[in-house]
Amino acid sequence: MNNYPTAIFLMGPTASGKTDLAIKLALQCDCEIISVDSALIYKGMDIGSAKPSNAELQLAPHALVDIIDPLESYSAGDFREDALRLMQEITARGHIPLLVGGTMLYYKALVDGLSPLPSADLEVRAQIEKEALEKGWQVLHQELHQIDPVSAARIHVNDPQRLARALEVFRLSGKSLTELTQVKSDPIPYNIKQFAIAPAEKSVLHGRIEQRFEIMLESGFEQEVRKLYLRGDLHLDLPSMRCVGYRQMWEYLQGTMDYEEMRFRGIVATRQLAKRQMTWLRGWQNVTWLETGHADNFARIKSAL
RNA sequence: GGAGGGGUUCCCGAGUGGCCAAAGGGAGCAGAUUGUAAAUCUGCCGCGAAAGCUUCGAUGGUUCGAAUCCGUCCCCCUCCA
Repeated sequence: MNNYPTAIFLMGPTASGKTDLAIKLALQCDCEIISVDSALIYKGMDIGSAKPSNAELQLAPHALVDIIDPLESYSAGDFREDALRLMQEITARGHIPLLVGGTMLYYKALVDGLSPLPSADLEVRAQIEKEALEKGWQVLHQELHQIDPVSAARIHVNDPQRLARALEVFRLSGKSLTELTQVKSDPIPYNIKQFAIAPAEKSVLHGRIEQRFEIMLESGFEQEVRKLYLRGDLHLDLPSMRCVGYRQMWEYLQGTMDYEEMRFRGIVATRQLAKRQMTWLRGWQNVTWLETGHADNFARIKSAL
């Protein structure tokens, strides 16, 4: 045990019922919610991201929701900084931070910290992209092998995102990713109680995902994305427009696929997201599992406070 | 009734005598994950631990050898009537 203040994590795959439980906790305990979700950060992306309703947000405020425009981007590093600051503020008020969401990298960054790496640099990225186009990623992978054989061995040639990042880090700092990641940050100064929620049966989660996507479609999801589409300054390379559902709806609006295919692909992409979230969670340390829909979930979290 | 086209592993779809358990894609399953992470990527993917076994609408042939050639039958589509 330690003397750190308590913080609650409520993790789980998409459509597992995190939000409902969190709101109940916020209303009945001295908890304040911090969203841990890379899609809820965007303004104007409400239906497709399954953002809590305005009424819910009014009732139980969520920090880190609606904080940036879809044209902007956010990062795990930004999250860590924001979350630590907010947690500090909450505990100063005598309340308990309740972190809720499904973006597992954000939790990891928060708990384990991030090494002091340079942040993303659009110019360097553009340059690397350009070189990739000219020479091919294969050549860039070889370049990485020269400067950082350890990372090159770990990063697959077909993984442009990580490959570009490793090169970017080197070009910005003059040091390899391997060297820089030797430096770890301090452990999180909280006594964290981690919960994960999901249905016991995968088929149940899949059913919930499909049903929720249908409801989104009935609730004006197409209009929501059309509005973003018509702005004219957004595009599919933006992290915001790559969000599950938004990407598929965008492609439908572009005429790349028909309505039925958009529906199918949207549901599939959501299932695949849930799967990746479950992969994180399976290997997660110190988690208490809750089952979606169980009556005692609330009591179990409350007893940890 | 006549003339064509087609039925391939969960789906789409290549494959026209051996190199085919059968390209490729999708789905699915497992995994990775340090400033894009609702992202990006990897592996597996008929059954079997393996030897091997069972597949390409059905059935009967031809052949050393058939998803591929021939006969018959069933089903689907287009066209003529």
